[in-house]
Amino acid sequence: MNNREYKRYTVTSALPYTNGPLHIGHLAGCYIPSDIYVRYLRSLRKDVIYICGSDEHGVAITIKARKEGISPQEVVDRYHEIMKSSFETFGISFDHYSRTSAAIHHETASEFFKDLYDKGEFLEQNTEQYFDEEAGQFLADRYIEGICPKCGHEGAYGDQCEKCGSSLSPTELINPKSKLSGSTPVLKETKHWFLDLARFTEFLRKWILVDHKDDWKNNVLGQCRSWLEAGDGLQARSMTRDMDWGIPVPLEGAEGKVLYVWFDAPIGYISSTKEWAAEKGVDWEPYWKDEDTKLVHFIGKDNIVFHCIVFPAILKTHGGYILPDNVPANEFLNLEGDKISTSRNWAVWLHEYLEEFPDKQDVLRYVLTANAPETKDNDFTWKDFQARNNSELVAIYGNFVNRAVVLTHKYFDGQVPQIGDLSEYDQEVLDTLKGFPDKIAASIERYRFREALSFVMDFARLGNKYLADTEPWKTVKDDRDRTGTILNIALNIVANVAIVAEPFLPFTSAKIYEMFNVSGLNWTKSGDGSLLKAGNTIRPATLLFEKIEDSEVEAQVNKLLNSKKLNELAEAKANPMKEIISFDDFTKLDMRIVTVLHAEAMPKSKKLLKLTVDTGLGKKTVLSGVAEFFKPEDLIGKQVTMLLNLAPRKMMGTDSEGMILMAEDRDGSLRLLQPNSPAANGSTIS
RNA sequence: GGCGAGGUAGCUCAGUUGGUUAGAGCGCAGGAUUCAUAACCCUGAGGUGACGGGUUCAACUCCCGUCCUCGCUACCA
Repeated sequence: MNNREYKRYTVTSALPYTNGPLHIGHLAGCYIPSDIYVRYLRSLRKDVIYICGSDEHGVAITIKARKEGISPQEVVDRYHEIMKSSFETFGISFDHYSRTSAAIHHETASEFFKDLYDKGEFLEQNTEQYFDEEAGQFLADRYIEGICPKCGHEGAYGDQCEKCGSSLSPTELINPKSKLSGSTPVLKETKHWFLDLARFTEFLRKWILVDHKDDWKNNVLGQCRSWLEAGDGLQARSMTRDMDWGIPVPLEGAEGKVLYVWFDAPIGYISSTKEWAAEKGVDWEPYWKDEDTKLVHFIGKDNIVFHCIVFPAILKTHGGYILPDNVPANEFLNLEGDKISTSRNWAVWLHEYLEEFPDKQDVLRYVLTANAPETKDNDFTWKDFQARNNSELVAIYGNFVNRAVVLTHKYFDGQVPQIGDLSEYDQEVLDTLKGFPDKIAASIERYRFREALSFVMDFARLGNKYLADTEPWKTVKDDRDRTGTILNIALNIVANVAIVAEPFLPFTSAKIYEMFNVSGLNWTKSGDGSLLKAGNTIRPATLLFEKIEDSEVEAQVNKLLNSKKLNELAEAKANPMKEIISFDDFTKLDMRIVTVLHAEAMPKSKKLLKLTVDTGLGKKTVLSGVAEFFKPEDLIGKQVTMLLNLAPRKMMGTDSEGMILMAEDRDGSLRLLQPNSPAANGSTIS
């Protein structure tokens, strides 16, 4: 499957979610690798389209909108613009960047849904659910409260009564109330459509685990295997949601329902292609339906299941569509040792980088590729950024190009000198030159961009070594022709390096072509030691890369440390006060001092400890989620505070008969609340 | 706890089906050189391959167990 010749390529990059700007994690995860791949294919003169767009649906957008008091549309409009323009400035060369709120996408996604529906591929599950007419939405079970039909307890939830521990369904509750508005919800029938993924298990298993076991990445195969070979198999997934933001379910009686964001998002690749084709006046279908097309999805590891399981199942069911040939997913990038986080502002934001490091797109592209999280999570540090710039881009690549150009101007007035008789060594170097493009291409085609880039640098090293070994600055004293031959070869090495480096460092290659006064160089011409003709005039050398000073990266690190401080300040604010309660409410709480008699870890649980306490009224069993902070022996014999009259709750098969009170610090760590001197068990707290 | 991915030189990472002295870049040390952004070029020092067992003539590579990191997932009344 790998060695096939394809007529055309459809390359997609994960649709970025429009709830924040882009950061280096996004770039390293899928945008830079896909851009490299596409630029390489274009340079080979392949028919390739590179498709992306903003993912604008889903609950997170509506939550963000509510928080900021604006409409979901305003949220997505804002980030769509920021993302689109920073992609452009950064040189991510999409052929088309659309958005899932576009009309064509609504149409396409609806058509897919209809098609699957008409084929009877969905499992329809029809249930009566409570609907809050004031809030205008269906209520999840836990948003409904009422009287337990079994024990008469008043505060039972829609899924469970905490008093008697029995499992309930919301319709069993007596006198139900919505926790959203307090109004009485009405029963309404709601229907959802499920994709029965289990039916695809065999097909997916063969397609992924057998047919692609040698060409898909380990992390991707592993993830798929865990889904396909899980004990309980693939579960049916609902492809619809009760919500008002998204693509309306295109069926009668489905008002107030939208398509599940993961149903519509991957279809966005197709609608974006359609939009592109319409603008270009070409046919979109071959790019998605022709067996001669190679489809590749670049994503981050969090998207594996949707691109390898759900979307292929949808495409397969619809029929007529090709499936991805590969889904190269990268792992995650960390920043200065910490997880990148949009909400904590722990990120290098692309739009800020572009302003603070103008004209240095290639430096970031280089660093993020050289240190790409291809096989495991990696760490981005500003120190590494500086080191790679200074000792690799400047010292190796930039310096080599500069030497060749400066020497040509010094000795030959900026004209490409004539090539004369070749020494054995010249021939050897030209042979090596010839081999580089294929070697680099092989790595790119296996999605090993980090390796490919290191070969590019080796190529530049070859140039430096060639100059060091042939010493044109010495030969010029008595053998001008020899010097000319050397420089001709050196300049041709530069031209070839520029070609193979272009997918990775496009801005730099453009500068070199400009310096050389050439155009039309591409991968199909690479490996040729005579790209530059004698007599051509080249322009004076300009620096391709500049040193980055300590002060610049220190400033960036300080900026990060600052946002860390701001975060801590924000977190330092204590939580706001809850609503006022009556004294009566307070007296309902029966809090006591108790002694922990016994403690043990709950089997199969990371967080729960099972405690036996002496309450003064007898022994009780309490499950407490403190295992991450306390060992059983830390608690045995200690006096602690306990909420005694909390309704029992079953967890992991065991009843918990109360709650141990803890103080939770800002970092989430827990503290015991203890009497300052021993007190009798069962002492009340008020 | 379950599942997945990792744990290889000071740092960042390669090592394709088990086979001679485990590699690269950076950093470091020494040398050479001066065309070049004090850069390049050469040489060198750095590894109990997380740990413990096992299979094998032979294991970083296969098997079992333990520990650690990351992701998904269940449990935090």
